[in-house]
Amino acid sequence: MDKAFDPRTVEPVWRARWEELGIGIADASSGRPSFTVALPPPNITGVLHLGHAMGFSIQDTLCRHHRMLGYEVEWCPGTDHAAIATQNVIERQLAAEGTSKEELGRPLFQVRVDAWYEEYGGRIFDQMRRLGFTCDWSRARFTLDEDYVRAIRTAFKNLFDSGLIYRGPRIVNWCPNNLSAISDEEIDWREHTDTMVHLRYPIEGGGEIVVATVRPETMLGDAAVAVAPGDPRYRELVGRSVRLPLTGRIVPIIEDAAVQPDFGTGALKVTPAHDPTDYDIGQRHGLPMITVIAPDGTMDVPELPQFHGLPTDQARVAVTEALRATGAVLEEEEYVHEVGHCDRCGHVLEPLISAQWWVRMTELSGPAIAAVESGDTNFHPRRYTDVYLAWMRNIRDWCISRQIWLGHAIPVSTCANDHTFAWIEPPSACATCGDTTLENDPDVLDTWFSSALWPFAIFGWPEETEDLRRFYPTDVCVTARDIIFLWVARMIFTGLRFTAQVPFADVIITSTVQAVDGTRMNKSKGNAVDPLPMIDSHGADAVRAWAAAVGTGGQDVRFNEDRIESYQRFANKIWNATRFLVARLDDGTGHMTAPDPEPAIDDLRPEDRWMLSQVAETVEAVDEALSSYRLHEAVERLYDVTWHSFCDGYVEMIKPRLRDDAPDPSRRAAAHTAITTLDVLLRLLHPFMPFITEECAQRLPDPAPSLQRRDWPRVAPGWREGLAGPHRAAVDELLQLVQRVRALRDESGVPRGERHRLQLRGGDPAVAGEERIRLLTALVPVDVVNGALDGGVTLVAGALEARYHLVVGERERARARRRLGELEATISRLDAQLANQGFTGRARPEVVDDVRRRLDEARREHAALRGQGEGS
RNA sequence: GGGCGCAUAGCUCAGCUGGUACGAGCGCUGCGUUGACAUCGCAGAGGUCAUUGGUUCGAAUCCAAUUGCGCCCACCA
Repeated sequence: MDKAFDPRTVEPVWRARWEELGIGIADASSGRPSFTVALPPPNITGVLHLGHAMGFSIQDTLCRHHRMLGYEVEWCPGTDHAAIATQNVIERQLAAEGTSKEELGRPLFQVRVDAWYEEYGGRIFDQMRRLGFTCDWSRARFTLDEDYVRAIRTAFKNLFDSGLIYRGPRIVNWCPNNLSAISDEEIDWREHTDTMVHLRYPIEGGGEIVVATVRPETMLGDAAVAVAPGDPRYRELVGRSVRLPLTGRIVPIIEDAAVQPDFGTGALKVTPAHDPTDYDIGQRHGLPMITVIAPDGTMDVPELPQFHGLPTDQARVAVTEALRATGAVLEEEEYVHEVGHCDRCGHVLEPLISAQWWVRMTELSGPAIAAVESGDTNFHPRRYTDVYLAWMRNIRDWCISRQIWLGHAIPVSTCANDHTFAWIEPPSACATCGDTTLENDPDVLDTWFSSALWPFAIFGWPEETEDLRRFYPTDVCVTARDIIFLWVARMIFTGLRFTAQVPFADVIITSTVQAVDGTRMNKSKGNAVDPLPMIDSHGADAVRAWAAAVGTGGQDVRFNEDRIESYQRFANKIWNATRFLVARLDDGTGHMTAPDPEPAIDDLRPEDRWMLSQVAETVEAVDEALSSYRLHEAVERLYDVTWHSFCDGYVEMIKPRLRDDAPDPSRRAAAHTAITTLDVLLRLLHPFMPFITEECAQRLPDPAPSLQRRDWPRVAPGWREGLAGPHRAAVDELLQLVQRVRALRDESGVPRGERHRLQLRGGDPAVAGEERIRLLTALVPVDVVNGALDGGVTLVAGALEARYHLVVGERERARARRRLGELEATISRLDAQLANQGFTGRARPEVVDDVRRRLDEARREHAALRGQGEGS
């Protein structure tokens, strides 16, 4: 074994081994209980980013853990066609080549898309393998797969036939760049500083009313001026009309509750065709919808040629200028507000009226609310329950049609007799009248419509497949906060609708990783961290352990490479502890030899029991943490016990016992305990750090082909207590004394290896006599003597008192005085606490006892040290 | 405008249902190349747990307010 753990040589070996063993490939026919995770499908042409690395690592950890628990684990991977995102990429390429999709036409465009998927498709899967993920690659799905498409059409048809999908003109979020509608959830709101223009609208028959707007160009489409009902400033004007500048159109002054009297001038210009609020007002008052902006974001006002065809931002300037010329501009002021952008291309959205397909949400949201309220599905951290519920309760109809080229065609046709129907297999004739001149709907579906079906569509739904029966519903959904609405919520209502079951029992929302500077990671800002170089330099295990340590706390984290590095060092520590044990227990084959015969319980020494009881405690703590998805707790605990208790503590204590010339029963007990401890720790760590643990476990006696084939450690009832007995506290006390001795030596500048006499008194009787001396001298160079010692320094650790024969100087005396001061403070504090009737009367008895014990200890130490701060 | 979250050691973060006035990693100081590991060991310095009130025998932990960050939602043009 090399001196340092080298992930680069070890990782490929184990990736290959897992693949050979078929770890990850689920057997639907096994008798085991199932544990299922549906991987949130990344964009098929995507690259692994840090968020993926974290979320996927957590999933793999859960899956590996469940395999060891005896579950048939199905972690189904897949990819998403990401329609708008992919189309944008290809369109940019085409633009760079001086062409466009329109020039190519649909068939050639499709060729480009296929080539793109071909070239980059699945690239992310290869990157995922680097982290050792045990997905069921045999079941990998893609949202454009034939079966998947059938699932989508089936779902669509079901909703369509039930009247839950309808088509209708409404005001929508329109992206003039993609020339498509998008849903409310795909809006990226950004702060803009614009000019708020106050416009004077002349009233027919005299007077004027002033309205305020940041989008003066839309005034060309004004259909009314609205004021708040009962607004005293305007009461007289309601019912009268204004003559709009520039267009000369006569529009009414109306009252509507949507108007905020204290905003702006309290009078609102109403442009029903280009503003959602105004649209609602227009609906309520039967106003005409006057469209003045075309889908491409240019002005559509042929009767006003000076503005016609101008992009809206230019039109804004031109219209304002023209209004100024007519004297209609009263005032202009700077105004900061939020403007909607397309979350895929960043273009400013134009609300406009368009016929789109919608999912009626009222019937679907009810069960989705009930399922979460009742706890059928639980969010972790818990607070996201409220976020979800608030959204679901206020949900509006979902716009699912897109006017882009890439994606699933809306499975709807209309015949010459105007029969519109949805289908699963492309029809050749109208289902109602048999007419064969069918017109297919030109739109495609929102990508999220297909993602919404993911947890059951991957298993073959709507077919009653074996996989579907076996693996659905899934157990846990691990994902990022920003897709709770886009994805998680929609899976819940589609799952309930189509399978009558929640698609998963638990939702784990992982932490968001911020850039080093605390801002959002952003590729274009250049502060994004690429996980692949992290894997290269620190190893996959380190990245995974980091993900577990920071991903499930519920708190966002700043990226901190030191943290990853600390787990790299941890891997190295595990490696070297293993290496040491192999060196001492080698059977000549590079493996540890199990002691033969196995030691009897009575052969176990205090430190063996001390260690084993901590192992038992750790198993319980890790189980507890994992059962509630607190992976960070589990990994921190394992780090601590492995490094500090096992390596720094136990291994140091047993070094003398492992020497070749050490007495046999003792040596066997130490070997047995060390091997057992390492074995359990490796198994507990395996889900988090699979590579290093596999590699080290191979050095144990009789290794399994993979830790994935081993059982998860279990603690028999009473094992911990029975094994530890009173030894645990006694060894801790001794260790505390060791620390005191070392500190004193260090502070007094005692040369390394210089031995002094030491006399012991009192102490926990569980470890006494020769046993105590043996342990003590294994850790610190002292000669334990029986007779009383003159001079020297008194050291106290719990009930244990030691006189350490060291010539004391002023430094040690000062140190003793400091310690005495501390003790006095402690004593008076604890005294006061015990004198307090409120405390002794109400606190739990064990808490009171504990205070008594501490007070007692402090008094004893004080008594032992008294006099030491004086003299020379 | 509403809601949520966070403010703990120089830095990045733990700290469960209130009970040894709080831990880790990095950084810092001193010592150390004894056959696991210098990607290490040993010892140490460093925190009035943002502020102010309240509840309680007892508060980093519960409640309220304040300040400062961050995020989400929202049709105030």
